[in-house]
Formats: sequence, C-alpha cells, structure tokens
Amino acid sequence: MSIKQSSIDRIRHVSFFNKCDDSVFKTAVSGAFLQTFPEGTTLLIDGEPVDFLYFVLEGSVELSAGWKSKDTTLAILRPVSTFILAAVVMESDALMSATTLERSEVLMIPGESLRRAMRENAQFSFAVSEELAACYRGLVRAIKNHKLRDSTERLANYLVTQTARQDNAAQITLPHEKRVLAALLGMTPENLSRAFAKLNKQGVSVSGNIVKFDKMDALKRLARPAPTIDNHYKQSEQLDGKASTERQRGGHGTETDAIY
Amino acid sequence: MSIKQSSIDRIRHVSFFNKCDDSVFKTAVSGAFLQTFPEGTTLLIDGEPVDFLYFVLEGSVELSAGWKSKDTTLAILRPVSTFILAAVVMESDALMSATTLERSEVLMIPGESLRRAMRENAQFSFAVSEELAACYRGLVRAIKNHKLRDSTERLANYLVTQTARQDNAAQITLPHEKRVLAALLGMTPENLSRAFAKLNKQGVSVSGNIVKFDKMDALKRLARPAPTIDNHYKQSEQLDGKASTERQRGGHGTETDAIY
DNA sequence: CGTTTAGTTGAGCATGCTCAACGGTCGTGG
DNA sequence: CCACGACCGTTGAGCATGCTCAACTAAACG
Repeated sequence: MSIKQSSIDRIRHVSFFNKCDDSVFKTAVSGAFLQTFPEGTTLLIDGEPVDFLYFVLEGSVELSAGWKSKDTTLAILRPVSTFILAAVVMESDALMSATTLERSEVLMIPGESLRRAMRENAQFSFAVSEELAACYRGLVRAIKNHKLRDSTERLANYLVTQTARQDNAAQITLPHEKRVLAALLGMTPENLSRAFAKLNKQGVSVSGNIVKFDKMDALKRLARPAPTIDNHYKQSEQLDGKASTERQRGGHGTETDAIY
Repeated sequence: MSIKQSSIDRIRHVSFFNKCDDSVFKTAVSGAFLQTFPEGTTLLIDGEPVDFLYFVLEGSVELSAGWKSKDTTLAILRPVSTFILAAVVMESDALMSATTLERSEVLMIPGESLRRAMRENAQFSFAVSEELAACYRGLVRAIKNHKLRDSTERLANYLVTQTARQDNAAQITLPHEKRVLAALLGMTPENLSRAFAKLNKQGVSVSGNIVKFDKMDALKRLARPAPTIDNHYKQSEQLDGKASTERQRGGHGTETDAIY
C-alpha cells in the first residue's frame, strides 16, 4: 500500500466512508496516494479534467473561480475535507480551481476507484448521494447567505457560527488572515474592516485575530441566524453523537469552513 | 395505479430514470400521484419537512427563499424538471419554497419510494448521484455567474444561451414575463429595462417578448460566454444523441431554466 | 371607456469597490 | 541593536453598480 495507515484512518471515518464495509472501502481507495504541497500550489484548474478525488488532511485549500480578470473565492477547506466530488462522479471538468493556502497534506484517490465502488455497492452509492445532497444544500445556503444579507450581516453571522464552533465562548480566534476571511465572506479587506467597525455597537471588539463579544444578544439580534441559511443549529447534538450528516457542513465537502 | 400512464411515460425517460430497469422504476414511483395546481399555489415552504420528490410536467414553478423580509428567486422550473431531490435523499427540511407561476401539473413521488429504490439498486443509486452532482455543478455555475458578472453581462449571457436553445435564430421569444426574468437574473425589473437599453449598442432590440439580434458577434464579445459558467456549449452534441447528462441543466433539476 | 397591470424612465440613495495614504508588525541585514 | 523593507490591516475620498420610489406610458380587459 502506497499510503500511510494513519492517512487511511483519517478518511475512514469521514462522511461517506464511515458506514461502508471494509471491502468497499478498499476498492474505493485503491491506488490512492498521499502528497504534501507547499503554500500557493495549484492543485486543480477551472476547466481542466479531474482524475482524482481530493482530501485535505493537513493545511488548507482555497477553491476559487475566475472570469474576465475577476476572481472569486468559493470556499476554504480545512482538515478533514473532500473536494471536487461532483466532477469525479460525473467524470467531467473542474468548475473551480484549487490552491493551497499553506503547506498542506493532500490525499488523492483515483476517480475510477470511487466510481467502481459506487457501481458495486448500493449502500456506498447511497452514502455518496447523501454527501452530494449535503454539498448541494451547503451551496444553497451559501447563495442565500450571499443574496439575502449585506456584508455586515454576513460577518455577524459568521461570527455567531464561529462562537458556536468554538465552545460558545465570549471570545474566539479567527482561523484565517483577515484578507482570506474577507474573500470568504465575499467582500474586500477594506470592507471587512468597516464591517467590524460597525459591529462595535453590538459589543464586538477585535485585536489581531482575537474577537471578543460584549453583547452577544445584541450581535445575535443583528445577525438573526436562520436554520435554513446557517448550519450551526444542531450544535448540541454534536455531543451525544447524533449529529446529522448535514451539521456544520459547507457546500463543497465535509468540514468546509464557512462559504463566501 | 393512481396516475395516468402518460405521466409515467414522461418521467420514465428523464434524467436518473432513463437508464434504470423497469422493476427499479416501479419501486421508485410506487405511491406516486399526479396533481394540478392553480397559479400561485405554494407547494413547499422553506424549512418544512419534505415528503415527496416533485416533477413539473406542465406549467412552471418558482423556487425562492427569504430572510428578514427580503426574498430571492433561485430558479424557475419548466417541464420536465425535478426539484427538491437533495432534501428527499437526506430526509430533511426544504431550503427553499416552491410556488406555481401558472396553472401547473405536478407529479409527486413519495420520498421513501425513491430512497428504497436507491438502496436496492446500485446502478440507480449511481444515477441519482450523477443527477445530484449535475445539480451541484449547476449551482456552482450560478454562483459564478452571479458573483463574476454584472447585471448587463448576466442578461447578455442569458440571451446568448437562449439563442442557442432556440435554434440559433437571429430572434428569440422570451419564455417569461420580464419581471420574472429580472428575478431570475438577480435584478429588479427597472434594471432589466436599463440592461436591455445598454445592449442596444450590441444590436439587441426588444419589443414585447420578442428579442432581435443585429450584431450577434458584438453581443457575444460583450457576453464572453465561458464553458465553466454557461452550459450551452455541447449544443451540437444534442443532435447525435451523445449529449452529456450535464447539458442544459440548471442547478436544481433537469431542464431548469437559467439560474439567476 | 375606465381600470388594471407590465414595462419604462428618471432622480436620489445605499452598498460596496478602487485607489491612495498611513500605521504597525515582523524579519532581515547592516 | 537599530534600520529598512515587506506585508497586513485600517482609514478616507471618490466612484460604480444596483436599489427604491415615483411618475408616466402602453397594452389588456372588464
């Protein structure tokens, strides 16, 4: 086997693999290999054929797309996430580019292995359908977030989501540089600054990548998080192990960090 | 059987059903029924549980979502299209509302029937995965269309896509009221008017729902349609029957009319 | 004929972007 | 140890895109 057992273990319990038989799993990952890339490596280009399903095991990967000299960030993936599943299932070209934001460990499994496992096993195929459905719904949420909220509201909701993920503390650490966060939220770095400034009234104070919350209720009143847009609702279920497959999922793969 | 054979026939050759066995198909559609709704009927509400997979057989259906008194149109479906597949696969709540735009014939099949067919047959399950992957990719295209293009560019590309669908003629008929088209393209009716006016320079002239093209090359130069955003490229393949599953597909189901 | 509705046009405004200047931090090299 | 440069982040000014509101036209329908 060309990949470390530890890597296998890490994806074994992720999303669509976690309930399949060992034999199906073995088929699906046959020919997989692990690779480490430096920061700024382009793994995938918009419009090019896709031969592998990717898993981010360490580091982070940005998914983006461009047109006519404009560029937009679609998502940022952190461990453990998959990406480009849809293109692999359809055997077609990528619709977005993927670039490492830092030194990253990536597991690549041949598309044909995955498809073979799907064709051979209905349970597994169903699980992949569920994963794709969850990704689809993540995208729908992202579109709604983007079209129905202005930049300040998106930031406010991002912060509320992050507090939910970070133990509901009165203080969180931003997981990205602010420029990256701005891209994620669909705004310029300048406007992110201004959005943070506006949230002062709601008791939000920033220094470096630490954000403190003085008036969480006021922030939530502005953010007005909604179950049909945001995905941090069943947080309490995380503890008892009954979390739905959909929980905390982005639009592109498991454990995706907030979209836009 | 509670539904007319003609309705069955119409979905038998659509997307994920067209290559499955009769027995699988029979399982999938067991308990299905056909219903006709007047204009303005709400079929599905944002946040409510979903029990059926829907097919639009006649008329048209708008998918929309709202938050804090804002509303946005996500897609408009025309025959023959499916919708809400992702929620059915995951047995979860709808993320968008569905409303008839006119008197419409809708076929509803119980979610459990579909899921049972998927669990029993890997081929079928794979086909559903392909459908979901295609829907996902339609949404990615929609997001890119929306974030990378301004309103005039979106209209220009919409028009180019429509000409491709309408025989590449120098004149097309708009399939919707302009207010509906505006919602579809993510702008106000006022701005749609202005966008049409701007396209005068590119030889576009409108009267009623007839749009004529004087300088198709100029329009295309402005629109700059791209294979990774627009989906009218493999048009030629339609004729020889080798059209990819993905062709002319929107983000929410088969035969969806342009998203955004 | 009025009445209604779709569409257009104009004026003013809001959100968000660009460009430019400036401050603060960190790492490097003198 | 300090000086310098590179880079991130912030702030301000001006501009562009798109929205709202209102008036007006034209076609459809009673």
